[in-house]
Amino acid sequence: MKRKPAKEYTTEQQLPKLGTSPYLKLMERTASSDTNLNSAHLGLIMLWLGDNILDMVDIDLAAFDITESKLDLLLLLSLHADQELVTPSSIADRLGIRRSSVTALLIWLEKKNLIVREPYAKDGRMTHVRISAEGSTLVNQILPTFWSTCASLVDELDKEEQAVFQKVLVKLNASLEKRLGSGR
Amino acid sequence: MKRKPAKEYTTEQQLPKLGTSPYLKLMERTASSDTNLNSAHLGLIMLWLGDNILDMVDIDLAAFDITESKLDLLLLLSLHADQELVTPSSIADRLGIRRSSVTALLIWLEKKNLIVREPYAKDGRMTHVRISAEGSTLVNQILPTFWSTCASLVDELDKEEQAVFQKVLVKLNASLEKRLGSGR
DNA sequence: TCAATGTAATTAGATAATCTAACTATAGGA
DNA sequence: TCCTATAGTTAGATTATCTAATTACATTGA
Repeated sequence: MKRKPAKEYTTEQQLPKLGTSPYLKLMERTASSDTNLNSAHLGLIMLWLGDNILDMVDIDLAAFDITESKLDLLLLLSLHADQELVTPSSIADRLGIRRSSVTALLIWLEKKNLIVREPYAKDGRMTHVRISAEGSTLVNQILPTFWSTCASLVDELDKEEQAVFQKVLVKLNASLEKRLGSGR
Repeated sequence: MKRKPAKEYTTEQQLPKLGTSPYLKLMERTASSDTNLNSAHLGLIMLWLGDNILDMVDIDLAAFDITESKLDLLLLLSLHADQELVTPSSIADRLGIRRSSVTALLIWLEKKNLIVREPYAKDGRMTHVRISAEGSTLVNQILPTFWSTCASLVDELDKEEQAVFQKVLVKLNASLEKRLGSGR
């Protein structure tokens, strides 16, 4: 869960909003000489934007009493519902987190009856994880809002901007996934 | 801290990588009719990209034993070092988190001698917070790497792409900050 | 002037998402 | 059959949040 600090008595005394420029000045002073300042500026804004997008989505999902990580996992299960075997290990591998972290997520989701864990007959060490009917229902309730929030992020771009933007985003994301060794 | 799961015995059995298309199919099936699918697609990739960027930066900062939130706060203090009064309240206000959360960050930073808390003479309820010499030193050690990581995020774009991208990013970020009521 | 109320900061206690290390149970090979 | 690898969980920790309660100081108005 995150943000939405509501009230808590508004402070009189406030810090002035500095905007971007002091960050850029600081950058000029402190960046190594082989760093391209324009690129760094761009990267910085992307970082900020990423933060804001995450916040946005979190706020949105909070209404459904679920977090992005958990929705992520439910979607993963949803898209692999046809697989004979989906284990906590393979989930961990895919999400780039530890098995124990997956266990924690699964416990939470199971408690809410959103997933089911079944022993795997062919190998007694393994567990098959699948999304439950209730889980699917929840996902189907969430998704329309989720997509519309996604769309709203880029609403104000015109067709042409969107086209260029899309090309660039896909490129950047692919290269980052490669660097991080992650990916869907 | 985050990622870098290192080893933990590579799993034999893996989930197939599905790529983007099943997400798009799911979107087509589940988006409300007034959601623009192209926009939603774009937004979704931005969300993923934002996640990846965060991870990237986290990994980077881990080497300095600090997190993004804490660096953020140190930078804020750095840029307001000339202010007579910087209180936990005003910091909370600016970062969009609760005062108690700021207290927690400050305790950690103070323990490491990166900041100093001084009672404010003109109003006994308030505390002035400033970055310490040690804090400044750390920031100066971190920033070159930080900027270079930022730059590396968009390295593979050519000049023209960067130009368009920059315009779009600034626009989107501004509108999101407005919607969220945040901002630097 | 002093009691009531407002504000600043902290503390207490909770939740979420992660980690490492240790443990249990099963599988499979020498 | 015993040893070791693997799957999953548990135990215990950290980070970043939150809300509610507490403490201490400030202000104000009868």
